[in-house]
Amino acid sequence: MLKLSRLTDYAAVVMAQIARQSQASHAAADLADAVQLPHPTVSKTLKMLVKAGLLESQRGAQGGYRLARPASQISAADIISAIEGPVAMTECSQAEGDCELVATCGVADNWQRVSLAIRTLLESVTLAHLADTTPIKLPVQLPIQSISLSAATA
Amino acid sequence: MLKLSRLTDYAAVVMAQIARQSQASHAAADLADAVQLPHPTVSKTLKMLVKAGLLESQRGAQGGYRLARPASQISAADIISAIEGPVAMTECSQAEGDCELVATCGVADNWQRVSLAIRTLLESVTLAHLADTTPIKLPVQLPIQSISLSAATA
DNA sequence: CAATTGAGTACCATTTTAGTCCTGTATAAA
DNA sequence: TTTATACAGGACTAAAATGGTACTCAATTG
Repeated sequence: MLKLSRLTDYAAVVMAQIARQSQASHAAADLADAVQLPHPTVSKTLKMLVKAGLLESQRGAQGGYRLARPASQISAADIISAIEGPVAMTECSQAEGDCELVATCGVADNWQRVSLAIRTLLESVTLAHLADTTPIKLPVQLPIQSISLSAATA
Repeated sequence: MLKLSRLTDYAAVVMAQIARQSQASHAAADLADAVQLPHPTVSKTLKMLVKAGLLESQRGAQGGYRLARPASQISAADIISAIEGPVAMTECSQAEGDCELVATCGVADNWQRVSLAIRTLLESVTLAHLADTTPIKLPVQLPIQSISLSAATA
């Protein structure tokens, strides 16, 4: 399925919610109500987003969460890695690739290229994009041309 | 992590192995030995690939598995969906999107676009690409320009 | 018919994921 | 300074997905 975890999904929804009123401070409970998701889980998600540096939190009365930087400077990749860790399709596409099968694998190299392409794609999608509920369909030129794959049969 | 499951990983490796000698018939046991992975699991993977129509199998002595069509006509997306089901980043990016939160979500539309872009990318990567162990670095023009995202802040 | 090899199914163990709860701490307002 | 608000952090549990195993059946070849 190559699917995002549910928490990541929540994170995106919540981030978008905050982004739509980026001046205000949002309490965890309010956000959970707004997006109709379980309070404790939303709370957990928010903490992860703070730890990743995407949100800033303020304690106490009138406290809450707000974006650490403009929505246009937060990428989908940022949100995903805040919750799930680095975006990598395979074990070995990570930095600390400790896959013992590299020898017999023979696919690692190319998976890494694919992985990189996806990461690039996700980095080019910003929270501002995601938060926009009425998407104007304008083509966005994505910097995918930069990836290279072997041209075995081309 | 947005990671492939281990089985999917196996599938890719095994498919690549078969693709490198696409004339021959490959017994499950031989393949498992070649790629150094647990026999029963490789076997399971192979069955899934057959069911998805990517491999053909022949029973009996001298039987085994072979590609159902040329490696250049099998995409990474094919392999992934054979094991994990349709490539979709979120519940709602699937056909039968039965997410009850569409109303409060407000992100669904744009995730679907991202999802589509990734699917397109994975469809453009063929088994022939993956199987090539000595990748010639040639830029591949991917048809990503076709996706559109909202241009909120552009 | 016997040997080989895939097909199908059921099952179990492990890991991951999601969700809950509790206690602590910072802040603001009264 | 007191009190209510709201985040921080961690421990814990339940549920689900994943990976791996075992066993029996079916087909093909010689």
